[in-house]
Amino acid sequence: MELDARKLQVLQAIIHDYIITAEPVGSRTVAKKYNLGISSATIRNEMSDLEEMGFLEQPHTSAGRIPSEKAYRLYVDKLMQVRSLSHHEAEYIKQLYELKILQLEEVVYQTVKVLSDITNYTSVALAPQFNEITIKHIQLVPVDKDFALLVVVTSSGILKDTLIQIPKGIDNDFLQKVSNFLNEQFRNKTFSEIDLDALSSIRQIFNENQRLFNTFVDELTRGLQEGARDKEIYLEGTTNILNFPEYQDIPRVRSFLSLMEEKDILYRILNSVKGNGVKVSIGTENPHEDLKDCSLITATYRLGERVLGTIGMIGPTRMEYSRAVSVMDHMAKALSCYLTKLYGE
Amino acid sequence: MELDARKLQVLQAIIHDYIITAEPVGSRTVAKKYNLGISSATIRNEMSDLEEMGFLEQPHTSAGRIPSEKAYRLYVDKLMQVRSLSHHEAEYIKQLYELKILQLEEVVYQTVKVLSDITNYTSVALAPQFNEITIKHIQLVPVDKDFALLVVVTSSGILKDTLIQIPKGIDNDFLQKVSNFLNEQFRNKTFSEIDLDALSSIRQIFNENQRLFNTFVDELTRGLQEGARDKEIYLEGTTNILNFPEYQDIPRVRSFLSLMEEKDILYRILNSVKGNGVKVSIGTENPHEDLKDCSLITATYRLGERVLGTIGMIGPTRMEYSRAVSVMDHMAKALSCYLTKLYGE
DNA sequence: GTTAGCACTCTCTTATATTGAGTGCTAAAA
DNA sequence: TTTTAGCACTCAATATAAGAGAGTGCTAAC
Repeated sequence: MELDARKLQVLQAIIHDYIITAEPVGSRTVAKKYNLGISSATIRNEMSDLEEMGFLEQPHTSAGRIPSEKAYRLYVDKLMQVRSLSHHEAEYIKQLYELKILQLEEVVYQTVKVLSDITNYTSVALAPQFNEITIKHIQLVPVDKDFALLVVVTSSGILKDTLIQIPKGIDNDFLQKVSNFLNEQFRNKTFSEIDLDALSSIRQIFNENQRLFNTFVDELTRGLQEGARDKEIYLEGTTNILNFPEYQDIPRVRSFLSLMEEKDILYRILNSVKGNGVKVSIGTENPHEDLKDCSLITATYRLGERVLGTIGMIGPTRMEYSRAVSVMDHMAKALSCYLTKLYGE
Repeated sequence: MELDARKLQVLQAIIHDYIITAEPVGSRTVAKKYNLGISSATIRNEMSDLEEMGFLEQPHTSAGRIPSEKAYRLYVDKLMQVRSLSHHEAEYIKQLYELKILQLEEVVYQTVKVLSDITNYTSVALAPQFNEITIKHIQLVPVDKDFALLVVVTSSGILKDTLIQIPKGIDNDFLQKVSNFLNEQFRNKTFSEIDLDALSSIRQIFNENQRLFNTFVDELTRGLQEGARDKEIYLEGTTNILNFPEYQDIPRVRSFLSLMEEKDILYRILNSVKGNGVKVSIGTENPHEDLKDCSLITATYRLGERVLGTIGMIGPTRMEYSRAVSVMDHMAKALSCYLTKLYGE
């Protein structure tokens, strides 16, 4: 059987209607609301064909039809027309980036908030990943006799700092010496290039207090590792899911919200997104079982050419793909642009 | 009418049963399960009295009774016996504080997590408040030609840092001078004692580049203000509320979860808690409308003698007060003890 | 003062129509 | 050959009715 123009029209009408109403769509509804110039009986025949081809499903005999995942896939890839942003949406985003926010992380977090506000979908982002960022400067700043702050300044003005414990008997001059050593070793390297074994050579270089040194080196190691790892997740609008008719029963809500509490899993899901542009992952295309009734729309954000992280939007499979994709596209570009302007190298 | 010993016994039995079953308790149930040596008819009479006195309520004529807020209040203040922790609970808490966590904030966050894990109630905490902490040392650490890190080290090894923008033409020597100035001005003061006007005297002291200075002073001001303000909230186990039979309908769940997303409101609620020991706030005693069916159990945590923040636990008014209060008490003390040992002055 | 007994109340459950949206098939019309 | 009107059939959702069950309140006897 062939998917001719009329079948596509009927399918598009049904998807469109279902996205709006969340109710199975019947042949009469299509005939009345969408003037395709054919009667409900003809539409019924087409619908029957479309079901046979796997684009439509019937909850039960006497109900209308709902689109299958295959239908949504076709819709997203071929059928839907990506709208441009409404005035209100564009204005909202513009306002966000007119604020002068200095913390890079804060910018991303605010982006997630706006995304969720505009779309009413749950929004999420991977915190900026620094693995590929080069280190410009390392400094140990003495805090008191027991603690020092290990400040790592990276290219792009981003910095990571960690509190580390220093053994007794190490003075400020000494910390400065170590700072110099760390700079010599790691300047212009990325976090992932850091050779932690090189740290142990501190022992040889400053061959005093051997014993105390071990814990100090361990602390430095920990500090640098922590600087590299950044699995934070920003999440907003989780309760938005309660607005959708498909989430009106507790077990579903629970499974969704539980997943949103699992930052590790969200991290993995978002981190697996690669490549350019907006990606849409529908229902069971998602890697995680609990997302089988959801769609995930993602895009990466960048600083210059470098991918820093991913932003995403989660809603029911019956989501407004057209609007969601256009907002996501616009947002990811605006964010990248803003970051590059502010922190660009 | 007087609340004699037998009435108290009956009331206690009903509260106890209702906390466990979440079902209205009838006279026969009390007679059978709790051997008070009186018949169901007598219990019925007592229950009728207790209702008249405002301790019990009847959902409808042919249902059993449920405790009123007044009953819970009495129960918490007088009737309940505070249990000691189970072996499992004590062990769990012990393990937490055997970990060596260096970041003070992280300790508090982990505490909230454990609290929610142990009790299965939603747990929440106010991030450590630094307003009353004295400043020990301030340092401007140059980051690159445009940015510097304003590091404020407080008593107790806690530190706050903020990225600030520096005007062109200010070199490292100069930053050092400013650091020295800031130290002279603000050392041994608390954040709330900082006189921001004093900052403007920098202009007179370094009477060069007058124009550039204005933005620099503004940035410093912002940085110090940010150091003082810390309205962060740690929240864990929000989905636990879905386990309770009273939260099986979506509107209730929505109102609860929406409140949990309002960090500002949670901040105000927790911040209004003062004084020593564990506090219990039942139903409409809570300041917020959406908590009218919830109870909030709170305690402050300290560093030495200084109150740093508040931890809290939220559940339905029908909560296991006895267990909740004992866990909260134990937890707040353990946290304070741990913090004082690690950061104590 | 306490308790057995019993009528009464009200929710909750189960069983039984009834309704209505929607389909699939058939036969006639285009 | 394609389209369409017509109609019987299906099935969830809604409404209605009957029954069961839990619990109370009252009365009268202990």
